[in-house]
Amino acid sequence: MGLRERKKEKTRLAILDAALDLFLEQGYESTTVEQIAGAVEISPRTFFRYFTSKDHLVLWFHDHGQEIMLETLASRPADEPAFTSLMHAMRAVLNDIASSTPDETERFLKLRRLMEAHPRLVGLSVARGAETERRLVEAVAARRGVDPEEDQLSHLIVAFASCTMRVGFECPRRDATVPEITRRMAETIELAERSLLPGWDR
Amino acid sequence: MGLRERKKEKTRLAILDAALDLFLEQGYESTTVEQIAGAVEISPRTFFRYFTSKDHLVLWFHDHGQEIMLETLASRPADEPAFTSLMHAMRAVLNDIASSTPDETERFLKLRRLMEAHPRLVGLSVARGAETERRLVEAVAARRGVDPEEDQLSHLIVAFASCTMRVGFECPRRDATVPEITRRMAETIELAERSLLPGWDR
DNA sequence: GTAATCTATGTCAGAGGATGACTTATCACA
DNA sequence: TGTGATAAGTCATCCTCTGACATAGATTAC
Repeated sequence: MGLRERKKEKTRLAILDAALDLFLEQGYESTTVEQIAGAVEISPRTFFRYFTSKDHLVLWFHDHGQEIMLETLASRPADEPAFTSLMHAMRAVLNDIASSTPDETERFLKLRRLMEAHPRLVGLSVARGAETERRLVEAVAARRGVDPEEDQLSHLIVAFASCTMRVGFECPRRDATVPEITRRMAETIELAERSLLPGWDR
Repeated sequence: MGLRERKKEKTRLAILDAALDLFLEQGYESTTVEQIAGAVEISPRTFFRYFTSKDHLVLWFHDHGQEIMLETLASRPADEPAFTSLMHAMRAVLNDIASSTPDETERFLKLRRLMEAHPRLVGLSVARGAETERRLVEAVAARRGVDPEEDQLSHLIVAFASCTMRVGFECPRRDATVPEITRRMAETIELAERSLLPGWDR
């Protein structure tokens, strides 16, 4: 990685951190891109070269998680039931969080606090989830050897999996720690698996 | 309903119809509020008094469906398993569509075509769904006599139900008719019920 | 029927998000 | 060290959305 690349990554994170702090301090809506840009001493135009929109600041985690899920899914044995594979993919996302640096963890927790304070942002993330689902459906349908357009079960498997993930992330405690969130998530996965008929996702 | 009210409702629908047609003709993004307002001969400012945002045009159906779901849920026997009640609520939405006037049906089908062409709008609707879910969770938790903050199962029941609905609405045929959509939906409901353990939602 | 009131609409000004076109600065590599 | 690539800044502009204020039209009361 050249100097240029490293510098870009540093700027990216600087923008993200400045934005998260400003959002938590004075609210999402009332923070302008101009302020964020000012805080990291770049022009507003440059901000939009790092993040496609103000909303995009909130979606970096989702994008990151999606990548891990797709990778994990591809690495699971093809004959494993699809829902099981998806639950593994989900756990991989958790493991990634658990094994990240303190800086990354802090960002993650700040993002969670932000979303708790601003339900609209949860919606944003969920909306992005719909996009992710389409890709997951394709992967699942391919594994199951069916046409993703026609096979409803593939859609249902992915939909159930992704909403299990969503429910797991909703932690009642205001300032939940990473281990607490992980535990909650594990509970939700277990609950989902106990609710579904064995072999339903074959 | 006074003259004033009726006139307002007429304007509302005129805006909606003009917007849907423009969107389908020339795309969502490339249609401006100014154009829509021009088409129904009102000022852009007035547009925003009828719809809180351009996006809001696309959410009227969701809001309508949500209302029906909440009403139906309230009218179901309290001892019925929650998921079953939610499936009934969903069917009530379908019945409403099936029994609506030709104008309303046309609007619904146009909206579907629009969403097919613009995945972002699907995300929008899904995001609104997250908001709806919160209300449904409260209703379900109340019926089950548990704390909505603590009880994960209530969350999971609602999440599974609402994504069953979403999968059901996704119809592969480009220009599906209402009966086709209804049939598809019924199939999805059946599939979901067959996948879940009897009594999981008690 | 007219006055008083309420409310829907229009006009205007402006903030904030986002993008394109163009220029300037900075880095990378020969 | 010079040259090409690319990151960043500047400027202009579009579009969404909001607040403040004025006006026209409907509703109600007398």
